[in-house]
Amino acid sequence: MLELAILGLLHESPMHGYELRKQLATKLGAIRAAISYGSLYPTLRRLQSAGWITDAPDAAEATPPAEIPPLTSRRGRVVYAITAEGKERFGELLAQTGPETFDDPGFGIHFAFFARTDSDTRLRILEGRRRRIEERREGLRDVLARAAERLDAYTLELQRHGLDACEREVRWLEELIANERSGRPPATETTPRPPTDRSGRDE
Amino acid sequence: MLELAILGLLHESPMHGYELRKQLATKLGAIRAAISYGSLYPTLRRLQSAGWITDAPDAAEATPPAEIPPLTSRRGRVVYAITAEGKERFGELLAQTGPETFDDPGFGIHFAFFARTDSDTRLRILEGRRRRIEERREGLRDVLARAAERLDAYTLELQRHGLDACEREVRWLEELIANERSGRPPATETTPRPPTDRSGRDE
DNA sequence: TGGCGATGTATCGGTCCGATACATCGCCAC
DNA sequence: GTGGCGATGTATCGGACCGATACATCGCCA
Repeated sequence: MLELAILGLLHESPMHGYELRKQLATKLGAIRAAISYGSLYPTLRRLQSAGWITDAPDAAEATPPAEIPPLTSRRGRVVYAITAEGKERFGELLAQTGPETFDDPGFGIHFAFFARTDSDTRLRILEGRRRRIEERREGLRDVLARAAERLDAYTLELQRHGLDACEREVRWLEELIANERSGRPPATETTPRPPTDRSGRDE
Repeated sequence: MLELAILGLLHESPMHGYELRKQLATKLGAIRAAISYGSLYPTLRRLQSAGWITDAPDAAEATPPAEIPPLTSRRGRVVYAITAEGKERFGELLAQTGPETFDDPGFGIHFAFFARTDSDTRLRILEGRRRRIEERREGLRDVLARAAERLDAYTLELQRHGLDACEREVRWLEELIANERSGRPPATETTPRPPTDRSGRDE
């Protein structure tokens, strides 16, 4: 999942780790708090050794005045950039509709990159997610209807709140699906900018 | 977190692993799908070696007809039961208000055992959670107000949905907190059974 | 009798997190 | 002018939890 998110952000522009984390935090703020460095750096290394991204010292460090020796073993920033293979890989991941696409973090991350996803895949993911949430909803309804007397008031309250959240999300997904089928982009009351060409196509 | 959940369930009655997982699924259905065996069994072993629970073969297997030798190396069910030390440990965990208590799984699990938590701790946890969610809410509002033009329509939609969920949860928490302060148990329109004594007190 | 779904225990590799460490940079108060 | 402090920046380590997988038993029904 992190892999998809990182490739997606680097697809827009090269970045170093810290910046990547900040961008991730604003882009995925609704999903997860902030990605941990304990996940970020190992993943970056993995992507790098797989050839999806390149790992290069910052340009500012690449052209030093040469006179000045590294006084304190300066560890410059490392700027990561996506490669052509990385863009291909990103495309694959985007199109993927595995079961993990529907669990919470997976769905959120995919959704965050819907602008780069084709319409069919968007629809498949939205419907898969809806199905998932509906199953969860039914499970909660069952518990509330059948096992209510065996649970304490707080546990029941938790179930009710969860059920409410499920119902709300299903409604949200319904809207999105209907919107998607009608071919319109999602309702954006802020800055209804015209569809700006096809920038961002692979290669 | 799993530790708390397991001790909490075993506090009610002894159980074997499979049953534990099912109970967990209904009790925590609103929080997480179902606990994985890859987490459950290692945790059980950890709790066992720490002395919080005992690990004994099922009674049904303990009195076999003796004539019948184990034809196929029968691996009987293992019934786990909480120990006195385990109940103490459970009490400690319940009272704990660390930062992990406020992230999503942590909060949910604590909440699920609120019936065994004292009123002060309940209030502290609810208020901590509210603060957390309020911060998240402010973050999302900031992004929507300040960085909206840099994000695509889908990402914005995700933020909006997240913001909505935050606002809703804050309202829910407000209600629970108000309820808690007034000394009343949570509103239970189903089976308003009278408060049944103090069963479940430590020892 | 043969298969199939539920019950049941268990491991393995992998992803991600939280805590921690360490270094630089710019700025402001003293 | 200097000393601290918060933001920037890279990195590792142990641990929690998950998903896939394997294997065995049991009851039931075709």
